[in-house]
Amino acid sequence: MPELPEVETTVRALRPLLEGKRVRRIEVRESRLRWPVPADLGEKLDGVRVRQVRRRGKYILLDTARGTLIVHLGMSGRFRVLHRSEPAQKHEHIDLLVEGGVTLRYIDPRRFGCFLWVDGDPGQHPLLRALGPEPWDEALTAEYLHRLSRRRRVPVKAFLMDGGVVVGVGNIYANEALFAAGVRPGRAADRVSLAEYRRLVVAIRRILEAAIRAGGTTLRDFAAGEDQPGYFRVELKAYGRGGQPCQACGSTLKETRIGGRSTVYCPLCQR
DNA sequence: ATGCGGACCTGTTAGC
DNA sequence: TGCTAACAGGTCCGCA
Repeated sequence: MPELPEVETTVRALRPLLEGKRVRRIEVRESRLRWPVPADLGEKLDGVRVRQVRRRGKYILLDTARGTLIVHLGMSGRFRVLHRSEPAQKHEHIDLLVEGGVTLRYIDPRRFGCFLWVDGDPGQHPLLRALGPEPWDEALTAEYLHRLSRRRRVPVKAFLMDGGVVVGVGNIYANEALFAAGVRPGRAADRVSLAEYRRLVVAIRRILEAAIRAGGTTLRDFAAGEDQPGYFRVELKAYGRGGQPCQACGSTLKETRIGGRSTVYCPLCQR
């Protein structure tokens, strides 16, 4: 479910509920996530004050004086906000009870997400250490992508989805950015020109920003405790439109598979 | 070093 | 209608 815009929206929703507040308790009903939820997480979290909620790539970080809680939503993870006690349903694996009475309930049917703890600098955690720049980091430039892609023959789509190159570009938005930039997803990364990478950087930022803006409108529902809407209401021009006409030129969009992921492109607009 | 395919899970949908 | 297979938005890991 979550690409970067949904993670960002989640972080923005969690921020006012958590920052400056103490965690009263954590209840783990199912510890078998992608990695086991540490058995001593309660000792780390109970009574500690959350200093800051932030995002690094698609990881959600809760900084405290004792260390940092690292949360990933995986493919199907999300939070619900409870204002009163409520019996946990299927897949509602973890509750974070916050001072003041709010409970953040973590739901993850596929259990690809994670709840991990790191003492000290979270940036040195193995999951975070090798991550590339954020999409809006000034370090993400066409020159950077062009330099990094030399001698890399992976499809440019796989290159853009590599978290060590740039974080936050998931399958949907990789498809969309390549469409917007007019670059065919299957081309080797090292055959993509500087000018094309320039268009890709612009497209990635523009598309992610639009999706976050669209997600922002759902913040109200989220904070009210409703289930977070499954998908952002941005108009997707490529992803999920295989076989349909290209909105720019009318050609039939092609659907293929790159790195095992569903890939859609326009054979005319994307070269 | 790079690149590929498998792995982790369950729910939903397409196809027979 | 019911069964089965394929597929789904992430990303780590092991192996060639």
